[in-house]
Parts: sequence; structure tokens; C-alpha cells
Amino acid sequence: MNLSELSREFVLHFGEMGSRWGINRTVGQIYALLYVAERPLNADEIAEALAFSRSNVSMGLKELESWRLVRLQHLPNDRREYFSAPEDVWAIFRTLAEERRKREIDPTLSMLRGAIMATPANEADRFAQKRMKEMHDLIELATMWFNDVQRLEPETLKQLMKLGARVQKLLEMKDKLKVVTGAKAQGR
Amino acid sequence: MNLSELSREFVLHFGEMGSRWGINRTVGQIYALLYVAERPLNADEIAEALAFSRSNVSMGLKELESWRLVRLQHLPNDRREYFSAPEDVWAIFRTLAEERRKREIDPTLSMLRGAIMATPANEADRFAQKRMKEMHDLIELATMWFNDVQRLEPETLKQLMKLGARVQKLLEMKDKLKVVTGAKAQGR
DNA sequence: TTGAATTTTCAGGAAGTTCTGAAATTATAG
DNA sequence: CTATAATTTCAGAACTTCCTGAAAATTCAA
Repeated sequence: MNLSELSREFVLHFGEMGSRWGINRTVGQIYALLYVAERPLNADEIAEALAFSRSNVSMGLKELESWRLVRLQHLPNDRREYFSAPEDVWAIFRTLAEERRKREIDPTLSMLRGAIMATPANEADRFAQKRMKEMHDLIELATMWFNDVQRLEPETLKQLMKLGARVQKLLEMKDKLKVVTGAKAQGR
Repeated sequence: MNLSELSREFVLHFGEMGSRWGINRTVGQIYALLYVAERPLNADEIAEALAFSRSNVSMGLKELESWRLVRLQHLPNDRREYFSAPEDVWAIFRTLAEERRKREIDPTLSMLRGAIMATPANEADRFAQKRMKEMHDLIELATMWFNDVQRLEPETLKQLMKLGARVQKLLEMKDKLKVVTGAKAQGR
């Protein structure tokens, strides 16, 4: 298991990027390696390819499993565990987004909710609450939207993205239609 | 400058969250403090409120300036520099997204482009390139879309988000319309 | 069972980062 | 200019995170 120039560059880059995010270098590299690997790899192969200690790889894989970013499987007549990255790139991004939501966004939202509900002690508190409410509403809207939209078919999503800013025209069209047909509730 | 219970909780939470992202605890707290402050604060006030050394605050503010997340201003008859967080929450998120794109996404895209263009040395390389291309295309589509959509009015964006998954209906409607009116180019 | 293969845990050293106080630099009022 | 206020820089101490090798635990074939 020795890496080609091409894959090595990819793996190293992901290591650096990983450490910019919460994920550490080792974990980033392991993930990148699995992503470009043609077949599932076992821990020894990973350790050799990346020149990490066996135990480091074990911990990295644990981390990736907790992020649900790797699949564990067994090959016939081989006791070792083999790991691979899910094939569908859209699914990978969805998982990543979902996990981050659970770990970072949800706790933030609940902290904000608590703070907004609390009785303000003075004018400064009232102002702070106003600011927190603005942030809360934006985050909530964005996550609900994300939640909603990530369940669409990748093809639909692609279509929407390709539309880009022209989605505005579509929205305007929709509103006009509502006016013409005399629908009562606008927006939601 | 002493913090109310309410603001302190917010500030501490942001400190922790900050360290989950690349941003460190100090920087997260400084930002949170400015975000809920009614008026611009100077470095000494920040240092006192958060019980950080003056120099630590100085470095934190530098970092925030490099992310374009704080505004620097001067008050009449006061030599000190006063800092504040932009008021528009949507603008804040846009800035954050833009900066991350510049620092993390763009370099990744160019690395991927380079790797995809390179001549593959063997079958494994060819496979790796296929995977990299999938990732490249998804990231590129998503960033182009983001770029496009972030220029829309916050109101339009809100409307789109509230629509959520029902956007699918709108897309279908659009396609039917195209068929009916006999438009030639579909999608883009 | 036993024992070899495999994986996990963990103490502690290595590496990296954060934070401080002191000194240097910069800005400006007089 | 000079003196003082304000800010920045920086070496190193304090703290955190990462990584390893050794030992423990688990798994499974025989």
C-alpha cells in the first residue's frame, strides 16, 4: 500500500484542511485515503500508507465512525475490519451537515432560546436579547430549510442550484399566480 | 464593563463553539461580546469584561479584522479604537461564508483541478481522479450557487427558505411551463 | 478451552497553541 | 519636538492536543 503522487497530494491537503475544521490532521488524512481508495482498506494498510502508528489509526477510525463518515465491513476469510467511504458524494455532504447540526447548531439554538426567554435585568439585557433573537431566527430558518431541502433528490437539488439567482424570477412568478388565482395566504 | 448573567452565558458558549471551528476561544468570546454590546467597545473594556490580558485582546481583534467580522471606529475626543460587530445578521453570515470560501474552498478546488488534470500513472490513479472529479463538481456547484444566491435581498432569501422542500413543486411547474410554451433549452 | 490474530486503551512524551507581561512601536495632544 | 497614551510585538510559560508503544482486551479458528 504505497500512495501515488496524485493521491498523496490529495491526502495531505485534506489533512491540512481537516485541522482548520475541528477534525485533526490524522483523521482528515485517513478519510481522504479511504475516499480515493478503490477498495476497502484495513487499519494496517492505512497505518502503512500514511506512516501513522497503528493505534493512531484506530483512534482516527473511531472518530470517523462517530461522524458516520466511514462504513465498516468484513471480507470473506479475513478477520480484519475493512473501512470505506460511502460512494455517493451528496450523501457524504448530507451526513457531514447533519452531524455538525447535531453537535454545534442544536446546542447553540437551545442556548439562544433559553437566553431569549429569560427575564432581562436591565436595558443592556433587553438589547442583548434582541440581538440573540435575530441570530436565533436566522439560524433556525437556515437549518429548517437545510433539513427540508436535503431530503430532495440530488437531481432536483442540482436543478435548483443551477438555477442560482434566477430562482427570484420563479418566486415572483409564483406570487403573481397567487394574486391571479386569488389565494388568501401569502408566503407560507 | 461587567457582564450580566445573560450575556456571560452567550459569550462563554461562543467561546466553546469558536474552538470547535478554527477560531479560538478568546476570539469567539470577543466576537460574542461585541455582538451583544449596545455600543462599540475599546480594547481595555473588552479585556476587563472577559478577564483577558490586554495583548491577548489585541491579537484577537486582529484576527477578527482579518475575517472582516468587526468594524473599527473612533469616537470624538477619544484616541482609543472602538470595535463593533456589523448589525445585519445576514451580512455577518455572508461575510463568514465568503471568507471561508476564500481560505478553504478555493484552495481545495484548485488542488482538485490540478489533480484531475494530471496524467494518471495507473488504474488506481484513474479511479482516484474519478472520485476527485465528483467532489470537485459538487463543491463547485455548491459554491457557485452560494455566490449567486447570497446576492439576493434577504427578503427574497427568506421567502425561498420558507418555501423549503416545496420548491420542488415550483421547479416542476417551471418545467411544465417550458414544455407548454415550447422553449428549447431546458435547465441552464 | 487455548492461543494467535486483531483491535482498543492508556500513560506519558512530543508537538502545537494560547496567553501573558514586558518592551518596542506608533500616534497624537500640547 | 516631547511626553504620554494607546497599540503591537514577542519570548517564553502554561495549557491542550496529538501521537506512540506497550499492555490489555476482544475475537475467533482449531
